[in-house]
Amino acid sequence: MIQLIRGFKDILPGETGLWQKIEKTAASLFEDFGFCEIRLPILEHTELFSRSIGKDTDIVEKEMYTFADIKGDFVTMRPEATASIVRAYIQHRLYAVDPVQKLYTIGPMFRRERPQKGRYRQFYQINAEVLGVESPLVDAELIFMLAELFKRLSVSDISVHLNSLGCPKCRPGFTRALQRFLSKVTTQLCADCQKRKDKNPLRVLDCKVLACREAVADAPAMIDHLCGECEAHFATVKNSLNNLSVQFEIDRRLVRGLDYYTRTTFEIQTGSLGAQSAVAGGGRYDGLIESLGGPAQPAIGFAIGLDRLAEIVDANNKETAGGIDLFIAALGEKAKTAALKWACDLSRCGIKTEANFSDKGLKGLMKRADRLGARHVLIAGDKELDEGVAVLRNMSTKEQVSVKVEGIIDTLKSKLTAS
RNA sequence: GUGGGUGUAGCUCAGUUGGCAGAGCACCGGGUUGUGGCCCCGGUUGUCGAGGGUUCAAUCCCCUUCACUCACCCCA
Repeated sequence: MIQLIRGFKDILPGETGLWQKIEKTAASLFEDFGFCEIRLPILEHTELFSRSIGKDTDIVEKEMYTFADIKGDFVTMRPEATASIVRAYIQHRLYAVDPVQKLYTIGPMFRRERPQKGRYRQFYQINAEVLGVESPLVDAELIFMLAELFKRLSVSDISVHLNSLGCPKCRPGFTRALQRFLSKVTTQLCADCQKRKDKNPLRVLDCKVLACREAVADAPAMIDHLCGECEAHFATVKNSLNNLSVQFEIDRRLVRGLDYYTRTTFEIQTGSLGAQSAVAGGGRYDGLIESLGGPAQPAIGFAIGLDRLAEIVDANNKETAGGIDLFIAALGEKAKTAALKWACDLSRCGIKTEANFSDKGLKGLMKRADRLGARHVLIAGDKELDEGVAVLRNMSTKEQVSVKVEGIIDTLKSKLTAS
């Protein structure tokens, strides 16, 4: 049997309702905050990601689905959405109409990691980005909107973690100070961190190996080395969040795995997903647009892990709707022909109708109606049709009434929408 | 990429110190000749994840492999 590819998954009929609910909730909330949807391709030139995410990151180094297409051009299935959004902003000169663009997008991303709980090779993200606004007030607004989404989905078991990563002015100085510190404790670090120390020292702060955590317990933190402007920016973010009553905690160790982030960085974490605690993450990337050849415009955004969100929303609310309005139990060939017409007419009018086209007996049909959660069953046998009627049964009260075939659609419409 | 756990019916799982493969649920049929759920009775379903080895005999032991899963790692 041909099975699906490792790390990929089907979202089955029983789950799609939940996904639709989350997507609709997010889309309508974001639109209320002034965001517009943008839809982007899944395949991009490989260079877009190596230049934006960073050549030395794990994503670019070993997780991308990259291949040469038939003409030999290197293309990559997007591992994240921000790079494409920025590319579209630049390519279509969206900034020329209005430098401020608030965009959101929902779709699949691809990373070739080892699958695990809450981690798939094709996974889904909801992204929201504000391009062209430098003010820290927009940072607060974005985080507020994100927190509000979780509230609307009745997810309460989460916390907002906040940090600032500085800017090109203050980060180099901090990086040097950090490297000086790390070279003093090198021997205590794990093998990975010994490499990171030179390549990407900030990442050492995020290491979960106990020995490393102890070794860097007294390491300098970026937020203590912010320049005046970054310091002021971060202070305003914190104050604004307080004014908006958004609970958050400062996480001096929080860093991002993508190189383009600057200043405000945040993550929504949950305890209910095992090791994959991040349900959403994001931050500022003030230099990215310019470095990809666009105007010098700042930006901030976040991504929500839709698969992970679906798991916690599922755990939080169990209610299941469903059921149909009418099941037509047709017995005999003439009845089935009539049932087809009725079912189409009623479905077209928004009445959830399912007709029977099989040769089952009435008992079997009643069972099926019950399983489908039908609120009414229309019993139509050739016997009834010869008399010009059909029998409408209310499945919860067991009441049965005779309905004339003539004008049956209107009769059913009024009976079924009334009750 | 590394390590642990698990693969037996559609689902959840028993099981055999190596000897015809099991239960519950689900499904189908009957009790009720044309009326669902509850109840009673009966029935169907398996390459025992795949490949190889040991053996008279392997679902069980050994090797390999694949998948799932959890963790490392990374991130959403």
